[in-house]
Amino acid sequence: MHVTTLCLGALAFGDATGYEINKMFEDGPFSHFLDASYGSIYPALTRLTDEGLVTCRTEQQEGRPDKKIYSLTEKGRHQLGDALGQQLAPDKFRSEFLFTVLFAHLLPRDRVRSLVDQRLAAMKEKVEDLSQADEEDTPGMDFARRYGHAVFAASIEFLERNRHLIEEAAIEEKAHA
Amino acid sequence: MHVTTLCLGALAFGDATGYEINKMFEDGPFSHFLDASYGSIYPALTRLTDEGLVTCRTEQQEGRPDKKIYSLTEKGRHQLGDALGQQLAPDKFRSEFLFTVLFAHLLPRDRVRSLVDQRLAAMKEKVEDLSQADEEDTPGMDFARRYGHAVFAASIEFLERNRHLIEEAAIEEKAHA
DNA sequence: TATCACATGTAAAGGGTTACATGATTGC
DNA sequence: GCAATCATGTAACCCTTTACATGTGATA
Repeated sequence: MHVTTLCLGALAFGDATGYEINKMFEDGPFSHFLDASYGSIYPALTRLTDEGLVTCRTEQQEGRPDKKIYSLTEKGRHQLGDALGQQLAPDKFRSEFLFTVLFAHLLPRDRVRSLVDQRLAAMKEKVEDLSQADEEDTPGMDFARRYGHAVFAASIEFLERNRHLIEEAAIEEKAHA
Repeated sequence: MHVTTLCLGALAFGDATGYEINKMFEDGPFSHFLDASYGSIYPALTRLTDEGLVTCRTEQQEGRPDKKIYSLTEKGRHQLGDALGQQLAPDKFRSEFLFTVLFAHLLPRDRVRSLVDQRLAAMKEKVEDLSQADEEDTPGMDFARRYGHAVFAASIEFLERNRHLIEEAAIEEKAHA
């Protein structure tokens, strides 16, 4: 799935500017399982406009660039429906943490411990984040939020129970030099 | 982290050919949280050789291309250690399934159901995969395997318990024409 | 007989991230 | 005063994926 499709999806929740769509990826409903940034969003919006999948109206502002508010067209809505009906790509997951952990037996114990601590802290923050339900969420958003919560919670539990496995395997000495 | 670093890591488990390294990403210990293919692995190996981080010896074979077996040098081992000591990038996760699920309220119920079924089947296969311990695994590999198992198991449990949330939200009619 | 596993490699094309370019207003 | 928020957009760079190019031996 292309960024353009993701933007179509973003606009299915209501009209928005490129700036606002970017926030959906940074903080909003997409933030835990999708990625996109200005460099891909703005060009995507231009392309979508050219293809008649969205329309754009400009709102003038003082002291800052005019706001360009995008809306889905019928054609755009249809196209999104099509994309959601296609075969979906499997989840992709990339973890430098797990890669590093494979070499626990070659790393100083302090390093391994701090890696786990950092990760636990980050995950607890995410669980916290995903705890707040929002009245305005669609059923799907609510589901995705709970899903994330469940997975991160399981992840935290696993780490706390099993961190000793890699910490014990690590080598007991200070970092090289 | 660059593919070159990943190859260094692969070779830390023992000498290997590009073909074998590729398998580590496809089926092996890296398959669940990293990605790389021939198009990036072979060039990476060439670059590593040029930089003196690995050495290469050629083994002649009949009827197929000569085998090029790569080994880590001291310098390479050191470089890997350095990379593992740096700040790690946070996990990246991309899921078209979750994106699609956000629009459950706009999709036909059959579609949502089949999406969940497919996902459950795929995850059960993964859990199966991650159930077999291997004597030869490093402690880190064992840990990563169990980690994956725990997360996928939690994921399956969540889906089974909560699929009704999105299935009920979906619309009761056949796909658009 | 056909497909899979073995085995290496290149090149074009496609796509995203990062950095750059600009600038006012609001809150700490 | 300084950082963050609001707001849009471009371009170079980096990297990966995909397809191409070749060919044997074993297995089903």
